[in-house]
Amino acid sequence: MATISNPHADAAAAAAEAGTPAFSPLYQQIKGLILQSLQAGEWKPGEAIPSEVDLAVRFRVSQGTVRKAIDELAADNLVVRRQGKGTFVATHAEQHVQYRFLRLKPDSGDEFSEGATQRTILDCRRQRAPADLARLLALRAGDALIQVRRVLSFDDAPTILEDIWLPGAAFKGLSAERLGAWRGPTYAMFENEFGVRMVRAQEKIRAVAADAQQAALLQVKPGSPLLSVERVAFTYNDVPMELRRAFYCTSTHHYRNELN
Amino acid sequence: MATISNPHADAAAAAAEAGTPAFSPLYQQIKGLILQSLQAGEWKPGEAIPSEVDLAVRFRVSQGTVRKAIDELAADNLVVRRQGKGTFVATHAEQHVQYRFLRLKPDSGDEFSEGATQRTILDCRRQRAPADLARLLALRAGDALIQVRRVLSFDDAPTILEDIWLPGAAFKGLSAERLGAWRGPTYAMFENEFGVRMVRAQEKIRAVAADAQQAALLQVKPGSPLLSVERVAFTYNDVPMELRRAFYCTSTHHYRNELN
DNA sequence: CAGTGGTCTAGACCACTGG
DNA sequence: CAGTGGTCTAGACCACTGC
Repeated sequence: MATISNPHADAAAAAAEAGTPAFSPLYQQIKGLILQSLQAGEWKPGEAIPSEVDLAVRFRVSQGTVRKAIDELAADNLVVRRQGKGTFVATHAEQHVQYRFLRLKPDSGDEFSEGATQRTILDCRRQRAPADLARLLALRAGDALIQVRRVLSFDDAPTILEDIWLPGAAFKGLSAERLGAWRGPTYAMFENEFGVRMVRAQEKIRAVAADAQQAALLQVKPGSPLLSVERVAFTYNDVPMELRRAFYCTSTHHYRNELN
Repeated sequence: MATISNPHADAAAAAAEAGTPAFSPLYQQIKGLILQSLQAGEWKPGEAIPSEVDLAVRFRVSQGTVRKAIDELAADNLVVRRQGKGTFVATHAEQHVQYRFLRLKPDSGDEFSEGATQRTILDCRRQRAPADLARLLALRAGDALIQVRRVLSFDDAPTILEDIWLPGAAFKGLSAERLGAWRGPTYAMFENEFGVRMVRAQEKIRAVAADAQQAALLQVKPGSPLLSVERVAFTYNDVPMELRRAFYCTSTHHYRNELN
């Protein structure tokens, strides 16, 4: 347990005063402590965390300070506030935005037609990480990797072809069967079955020409333009835990982005 | 001047009490009032807005309430806080992120080499809005439009070909000469010369094959895959003020996106 | 009705900037 | 040094949820 040092020592908080290195506001320290509990799995995705008053008592600070800490966690999408009910650990399941990281939308109609989306797993194999994948996943070359290849279809039209690489250590026991059996977002399965929660992601997008294999799987002509999307997804502490290389067919869909 | 109604009428704020329609927190009302002043140009981009205490006095509320209002404006990137100095109206100029809405990055090195970016204006003409463009810009078909076509080159390699459409009414007097003479971000020029500040934007992205003309201008083979980026940029109040249709060459650059 | 998050206030003090 | 935004507290009251 870290020592909380109140930078403005009015009524002097908590325990012994250690050397305060730079200057970190109290609410940032509280945020860090709550974050540690989230990582440690003290509260599971979907569960409520303690109320603001409880946390204020636990950390020996005012409710306002806890509030500001939680505000930031909510802004980072790590936690969801619900008035009158409590504050809950964010989850990829039961989120009315079914696919939080998927920016592909149909050209007409803002939403996907319910249930008309279908996943076909083509492959699921174990392998040793080549240098480039190892680097992106912060592993060493040769470490165990799991690769999954699948096609996503919307209204029976194959639209996305993607390869997913996961660190073997954290995803022991993942198989095509278990993946195929799961209903709902893949990231929700990672939470439930492997205790891995994806918190943010980074994508690199380019336009490429379909090679023969990609063309066949997506039922387009070889050489057709495809959107290449490389995504690295991170858990807590900016630890990369997944790499996806996907090819989106954008004849009837588009990638939508909001700029602020 | 709108009437401020304090939903929790402790010491009862300001003027006469009107019919409060739904329920809007005080700080939201304050935010709205500040927003109005921003729109009205009461403070210009880059200038400081009044201090928190001043605004608190002006609106007859506590500093904390003004603070929360400004916090949201800062979160929306409408305003920038600088400790010890003040709060400033956001601007596309003097923003260390030179191109706030441009997500294209070189594959190696996170930043563009300074000054190695070059703009070539190919065309600048007046026209009447066809139906599709009119709809996107919330105009009527036949309204005056200005179209600009240009190529952006990085390190002497033509990389972006884009068409820009602007409502003729708001951009009277825009010409290829004035555009060419301007140093710095185009959006900064819109602020300075036309008083139009772009606040947010929405992009639709797809992969397409280069046609003959695009290929020639970007010095690639016809049929090469290009990233098609359609952007609608908005001023205050979600009023669309610019449409761009751009084609990015992604052989040495990529579109980077952060997902939260 | 009790418990949760949400709003608002008033006041004290800190960190940073500039003259 | 005065003025700005930033932190922290304590307390009152409101809006929403569910028992």
